[in-house]
Amino acid sequence: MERLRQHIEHITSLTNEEFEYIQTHFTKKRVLKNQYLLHEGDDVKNEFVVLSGLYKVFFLDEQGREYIIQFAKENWWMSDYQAFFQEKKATVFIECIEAGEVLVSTLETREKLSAELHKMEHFYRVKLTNGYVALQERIKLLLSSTPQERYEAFVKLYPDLLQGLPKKLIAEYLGVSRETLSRLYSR
Amino acid sequence: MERLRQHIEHITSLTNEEFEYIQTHFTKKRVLKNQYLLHEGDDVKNEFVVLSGLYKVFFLDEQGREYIIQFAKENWWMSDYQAFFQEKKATVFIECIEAGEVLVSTLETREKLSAELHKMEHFYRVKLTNGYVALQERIKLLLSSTPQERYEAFVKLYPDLLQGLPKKLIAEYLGVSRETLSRLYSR
DNA sequence: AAAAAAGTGTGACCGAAGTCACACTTGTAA
DNA sequence: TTACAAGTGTGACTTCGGTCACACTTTTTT
Repeated sequence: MERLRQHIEHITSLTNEEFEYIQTHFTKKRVLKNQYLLHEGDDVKNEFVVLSGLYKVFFLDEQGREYIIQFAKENWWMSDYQAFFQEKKATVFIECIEAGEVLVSTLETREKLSAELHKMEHFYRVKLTNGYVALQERIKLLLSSTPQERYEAFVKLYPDLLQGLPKKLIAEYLGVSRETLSRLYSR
Repeated sequence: MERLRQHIEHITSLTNEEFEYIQTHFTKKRVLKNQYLLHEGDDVKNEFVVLSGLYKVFFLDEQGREYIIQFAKENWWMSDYQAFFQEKKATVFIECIEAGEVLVSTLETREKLSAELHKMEHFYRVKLTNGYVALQERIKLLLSSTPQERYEAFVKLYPDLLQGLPKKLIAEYLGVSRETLSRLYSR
């Protein structure tokens, strides 16, 4: 939980009392490799804050091809946000790649903490601002760049994700076939 | 200005005093066809709220090819948000497609109103939440769909943007060549 | 330790979409 | 009203990246 506090205080400082209160809205959960935190078709009751481990948020097209929306490591938040906010059924999966722990929260928590504590509304706004900018950057890349450039941008942005991560998953994140990706650095 | 009030009150209700105060932070500006509101390389001092007219936010790659990040019509907000929030130089252009009016605001305004009025921080958070979900949806489309599917999704999502909008611009938004797009509905 | 599964590189082939070129239409401005 | 620019459809050709197939390596499981 101390990690959550640091994470929030990176954006806005909290009193002990405030954090005590906030804390009660999150519960810790251990997650094993290959475990699913969310499955297509589920009601999306939760969002997760990664404490440790590595996770992928992905979806399948009609032919069963897999596309990765997001990798998540320490301090990243994840859910099927479309379904989470609009209270629809999940269209994506969240699966654990490397075992670790997450904090579990709900939409009610997000809205309640935001309403009760101006500081928390601020925290969520800043998080969303950063997320919005990151997504827009990804759109720019997807629109305009070659597989080569996408890979280079990925390496630059997430150098720490590279080791241990199968190239196949990187390819699925970049929207490129595994073979094409392989040929990028072998010639 | 009444339109701004309705727009904000769609998310959170305001007293007259509150809106009076908020209002002083926005200035109205008339925009002519083909006029640029933002140019690559500019300092990004402003964000804009569309009152009327139609605008495109786009960027150019090294070869001068154009890619559209977003169209904006009534009640849409636009800026080079990456540069706006991080106070960098613009990497995108904003150009008017159909003359109209916009409200002009600044980063200081956004932060100040958010800090002073919990309601406004809430308003911005909800706007960002919706924007985040929309961008994620676009990423899913760009990753997994054919030109055909992209076009169909666009028509479904923005039927009102279709009339009067040159197909070339739609192609640039979808990340498809003008010719390919043309062939989609002519056979 | 053996066997099964997952990860990776690489060749051959194919096809969807990009590029280039041009004709025709529509809209805008002189 | 004429002329110029912008928008649009379509053919011919090319190419980049996807798909399929297979060998080899590394990791995991039993």
